[in-house]
Amino acid sequence: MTLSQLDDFLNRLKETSSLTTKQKLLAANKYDGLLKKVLQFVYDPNVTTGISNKKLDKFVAPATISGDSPTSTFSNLLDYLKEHNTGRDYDVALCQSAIQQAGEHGQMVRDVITKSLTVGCQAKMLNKVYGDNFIPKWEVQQAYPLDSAKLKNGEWFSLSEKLNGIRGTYYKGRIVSRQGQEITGLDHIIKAIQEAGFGYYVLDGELRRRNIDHIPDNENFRIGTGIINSDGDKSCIDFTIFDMLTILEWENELTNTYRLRRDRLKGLESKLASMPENTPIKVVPLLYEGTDTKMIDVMLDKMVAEDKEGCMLNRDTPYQKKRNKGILKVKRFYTCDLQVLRLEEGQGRLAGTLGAFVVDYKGNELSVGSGMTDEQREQFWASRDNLTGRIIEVKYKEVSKDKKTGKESLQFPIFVGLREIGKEVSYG
DNA sequence: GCTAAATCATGGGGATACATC
DNA sequence: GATGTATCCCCATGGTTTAGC
Repeated sequence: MTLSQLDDFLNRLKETSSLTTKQKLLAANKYDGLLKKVLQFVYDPNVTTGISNKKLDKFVAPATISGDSPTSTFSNLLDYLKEHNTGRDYDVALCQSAIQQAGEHGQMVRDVITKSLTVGCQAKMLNKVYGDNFIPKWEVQQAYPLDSAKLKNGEWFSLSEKLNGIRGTYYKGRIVSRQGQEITGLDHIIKAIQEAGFGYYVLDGELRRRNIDHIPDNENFRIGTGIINSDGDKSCIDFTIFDMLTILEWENELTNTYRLRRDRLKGLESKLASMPENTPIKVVPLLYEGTDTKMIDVMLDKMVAEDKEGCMLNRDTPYQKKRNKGILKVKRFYTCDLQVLRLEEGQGRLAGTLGAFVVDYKGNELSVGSGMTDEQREQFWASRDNLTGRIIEVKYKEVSKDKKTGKESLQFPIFVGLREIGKEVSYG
């Protein structure tokens, strides 16, 4: 495809609402090299450029692209950016030059470079067309909120603590994040798993900072996340395991139901009991198992009282590598009434409507951009001048604190509704 | 024909790494 | 050394299409 044909094709894809039709369009152009390269560039999370929209708007010394330069064509530029991905001014200049040279197709070139192309496709659909390994996908079991599922009468379930950390899955000697990135620097954990004799299993669990100084759970989470994402010493990180599969089960997605896997975890637990006290791996303890749904609230209260995030509820189902209702999360949310400072416009699909409310939280600014319907976003944006100063109800998980400024804010703020005029600010 | 599941796109706080000022 | 951007982790929610009963 030429640049112009590519632009046309991507627009056609975008305008097609049916997912199956999109798939057909892609399949019909499966062997086009440029299209394939562009899709891979945009959708493979392992491709990073260090350049996003803000940087592309930055004024830098212009670069000239000569005929024999490694960035003389769009295709070459993409290859170049995959390697030179730290976002230096010179590379920004190369991109700016390429956008300019693309003329009317400049916007598309820009969307590709910044990986913000939205044509209604994602990795799943692309892999259906190009094969499973086209966009590397790493999938693990994820939970739905409790209220999105109905437990059957008399159904068995179990409850355990919802661990507040970073998801990690031990697989063939490596620990992998939910996004499929290897988390390095955890050799002490890997060594412990292998010494315990469980290195041939897939172990799914949560990485957390060992809370030796007994700081609040959310602070321990914040500090622990920082350590895990850094290049520094991670010996203070523990791994608490909540599920266990054989490699064969993992790869074929054919597992026993939870109760049988739980028995297997007991085997690991008793093995760990014979290991040194400071072993960095643990098995998540069971809080309850049975059929009494009243225990869900009881255990949630207990967890909240103990400054824990909540509970996980396991039903007796096979492990599925996707969000599914065999596992449910039980968390407590709170609400408060906050004053609107201003409204911000949305992006992409939400351009020309409300993107987020900026509200005051104890002298700090906080954005609330989720929970509104599209219709509300339109109405609120149209009457934005009348909304500054009004009070909105905001749902949140908990109060958070910024490490640098020490200012308080809210974790997972969600819009609930507009309060009547005259309503007072209240922090709940 | 209806409901649930799948899929996609928007939005949040807070951390570190890197390049530049 | 300070600052800003990009990218990593944690997410929640709403809108649309498709699959399944």
